[in-house]
Amino acid sequence: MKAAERQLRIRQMFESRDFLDLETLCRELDASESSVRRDLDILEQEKILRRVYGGAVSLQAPPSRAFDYAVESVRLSDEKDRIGRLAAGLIEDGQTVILDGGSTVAAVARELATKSLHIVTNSLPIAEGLEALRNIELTLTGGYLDPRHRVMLGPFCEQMLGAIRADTLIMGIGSITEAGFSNNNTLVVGSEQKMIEVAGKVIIVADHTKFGRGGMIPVAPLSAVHTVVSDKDLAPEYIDLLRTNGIEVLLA
Amino acid sequence: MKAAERQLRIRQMFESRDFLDLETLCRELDASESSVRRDLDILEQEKILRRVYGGAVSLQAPPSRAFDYAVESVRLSDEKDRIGRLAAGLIEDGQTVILDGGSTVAAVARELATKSLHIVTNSLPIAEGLEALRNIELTLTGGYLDPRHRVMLGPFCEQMLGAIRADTLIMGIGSITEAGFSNNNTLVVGSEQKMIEVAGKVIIVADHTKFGRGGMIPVAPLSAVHTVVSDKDLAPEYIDLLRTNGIEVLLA
DNA sequence: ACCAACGATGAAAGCTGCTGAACGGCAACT
DNA sequence: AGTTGCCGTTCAGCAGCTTTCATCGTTGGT
Repeated sequence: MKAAERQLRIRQMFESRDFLDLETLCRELDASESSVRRDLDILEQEKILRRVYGGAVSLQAPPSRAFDYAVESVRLSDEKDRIGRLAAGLIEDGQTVILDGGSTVAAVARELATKSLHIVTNSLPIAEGLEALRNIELTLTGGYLDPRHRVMLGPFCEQMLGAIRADTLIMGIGSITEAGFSNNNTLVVGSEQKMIEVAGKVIIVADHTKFGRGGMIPVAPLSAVHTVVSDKDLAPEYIDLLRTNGIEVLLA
Repeated sequence: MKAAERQLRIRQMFESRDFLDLETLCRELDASESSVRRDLDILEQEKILRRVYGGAVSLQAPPSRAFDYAVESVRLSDEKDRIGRLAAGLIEDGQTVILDGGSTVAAVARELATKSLHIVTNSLPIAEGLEALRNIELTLTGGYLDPRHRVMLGPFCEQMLGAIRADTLIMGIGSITEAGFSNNNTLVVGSEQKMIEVAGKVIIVADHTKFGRGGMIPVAPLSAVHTVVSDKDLAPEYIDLLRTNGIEVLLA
């Protein structure tokens, strides 16, 4: 790799991270320590970054440019934030991940910003939050745009989902009972079932208020899901219910 | 391969990458190192790129996509507004209309806001502009999201377009010559051809600067289009060219 | 149709500047 | 104070740059 290309890629890497250590840079760029140091020197002269002991920190605009819409409009609760961070930790670089709509999933998406992923989503807010990131390759499902939830739905969406395979699905849900997962919004159910069908691993994110209350439209039985991420206020009976059904339960 | 063709293809290659090394260019263009160097020299003089050790970096590279989109929409905005208004007048309530990306088409979309329509688009900016309107039913195509132009492209997009029929297509274009319509952005051509295929009536919107200059990738012959909407500065020879090919020409 | 002039092309030569490894010094931590 | 890890410097090796030149195809003129 040539010097100019390395420097461009370093700049790109700083778009999603505000600190990078030398070892990571050497590995990612497949270059020697010396060369990376020289690159960092040059970029420091250009005021792109500041060299610090062990690596460099970004001098550019704060990295929270992406997803500032979420802070403004949705105002994520602490719980959702913590759930998001925990769920994002389950995702590894290089995976293909499906994200459905919903504010809890948006909290996960925000935490995924630093990873290198291929993301498939039917949610416009999530797409808008991730589209500027160079480390994320983004594919939208298409379909009828529900103006209320800003998600794409319907036969076109389902048909497109049927044509892909994903490592992991991260999905929000309206309610969880012993009968399974269900939703109150009729329109999204078809797409969600298709998402479950094409994903290798299914992760449900849901705060504790979603448990016990009855949903209208069944989405999937408990057996369809591999992992549920919720918060510490989840009643033990539900933890037991999920675990006896072979579901991994994580509490943020 | 001729020098001019090589240089055009180099410009094209920089649409999807911001750095290209010499070896890659020689291989892709099937030309000697010397010739590629000479091409790069010329393109550097034209401020298209900057030569650097080991290759060249794009000078068009807009780090902020919002910026160059803004620039493009400000440029010629008067003309585009008028074209938009005129083209929107061709659309009747109740139709299904496909809108492709591009700032001229966005100008049409603004003028469509008062009509009752079913709109299909692969453009995120257009979708964002129309999604809140109750009189517009909006369907997105899906596909890979090109972060630079904020349009959805690729096989998923084309597949979805193949599954629909529309009354009218409104499309922007890179260039118009007697050889037909063409574009400089390779990626969008596939989707645009599919759009033409499934639309009953094809309307091209293009200000006069798009005429005569050579485009790289052919999109469609003149015969594929029914109406062209341009501005009053369009040279008479091009008006004749279009009319003798049976195309309706409207000047805003 | 032929030939000369021109520009474009690709190979070779010599030079420039980048690269990675090695070494010694310095900062942080024990 | 000792150890570990990081930094800056130096230097040989080589990849890439510029220049030059022979060759080829094209153009324009006779």
